[in-house]
Formats: sequence, structure tokens, C-alpha cells
Amino acid sequence: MTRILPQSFYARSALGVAPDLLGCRVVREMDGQHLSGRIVEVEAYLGAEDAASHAYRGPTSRSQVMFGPAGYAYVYLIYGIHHCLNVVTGEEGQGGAVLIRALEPVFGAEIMQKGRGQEDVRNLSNGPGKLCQALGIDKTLNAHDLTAGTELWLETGNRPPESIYTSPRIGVRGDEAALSAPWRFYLQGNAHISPTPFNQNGSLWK
DNA sequence: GTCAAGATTAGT
DNA sequence: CTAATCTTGACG
Repeated sequence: MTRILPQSFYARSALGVAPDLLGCRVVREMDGQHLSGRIVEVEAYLGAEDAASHAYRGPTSRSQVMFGPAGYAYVYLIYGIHHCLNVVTGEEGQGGAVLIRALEPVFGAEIMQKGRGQEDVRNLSNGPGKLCQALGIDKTLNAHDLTAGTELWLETGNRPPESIYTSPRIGVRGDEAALSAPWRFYLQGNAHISPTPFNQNGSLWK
């Protein structure tokens, strides 16, 4: 029984995929070693109806992978400095994805820390840019097939998620609907979620 | 071609 | 609060 999440897992609305990703693992295979983390925070982005989404204005050279088949990685560079990892969801042509925002290190925390001084494990992957740095994820993995089981993939976790909370998404621009939509999902109280005031006023989702 | 803005983070 | 740093995408 394989634990790798199949294409069918991704082939539905980002709003359905996002909460289901909590508790799952991201696995990175590098230099013959495996690094992995448990997903503790995500955000859903839709297509034409979501002003905060890169897919809002239709496909562009950057966002085209979002319009492709589900189960592929969408990796982009933000602020010229940080990479962000998303998984493409939904039907081809719709343009949906889920941003992986924070991980709880499972394997290879020592390697993730390499070259970053003596950093507390809890601050290693508690943000979208930091988790990509920790796992060595950059644009070379854009459009990578996450169901193939090579280099980078997602698999089911061992432990069920704690209480799932929702809040508005962090750092987004757009219209009022996009700013207020409660499409950030996170494990309330987990030590590895990203630091934000929203953590104080989220609401129980399930 | 030009240019402002960005799904962030670390440091003052 | 602001700098860092560079790609993208909108516009002309």
C-alpha cells in the first residue's frame, strides 16, 4: 500500500483539498537522503473567482501550471527572495492550488538546519518561504509531478490532525471577498504554524 | 521597453 | 517599521 497521495486526491476543489492536507507529509529526496515534514498550515487559492489568486486573470507564463492537471507542484519566487510551494488542484483549466505554509519537521531536521546557525527547530519551517529553504525547494521543481514518488511528493501521515481552525489568508491583496474569505486552514496550537495575529482569532472548522 | 508590486522574512 | 532582491505582468 502506497502512502503517496494519488492524483484523485488533488482532482477536486482547493477548498476540499486544503483541510485534507493537514497531517499529511511533504517528502523531499535530495542527495539520496529523505527530508520530510508534517503539514500544519495551508491556504486555498481558486481561479477566476478569487482576486487573491495568481490564476485570477487567467493563465500567464507564471501561473500556467495552475491551469494544468491536478497533482503537480506550482513553485514561484516571491519578493525576489523566497520560494513558495503549492499543489495544483481541481479540474484542468480551472486554475486552483493550495499553498503549503508550514511544516512540523519529521525527518532530517538537522539537515534542514545546515547553514542556518543554531536555529530552534520550531522556527525551521513555520512559513512558506522558510519551508522551501529547509527542503531545498526552488523553481526547478515547478511543474513537478507530485504523484511520481521522485524528488518531491506528498503522502499520508501517521497521526491524525489536531483541531482544524480557519482564518483569512495571510498577506493577500484583492477585493473584499478575497481578503475576508476564511481559506487558511491550520492546526490550532501546533508549535510550527506561522506567526501571525490571525492565530488568535481563528475559528474552529472541524 | 518600462515600472510598480509582490501568497515573505529577518533585522532595527 | 523597513530593507532585501528580482521576477512577473500590466501597460504603452
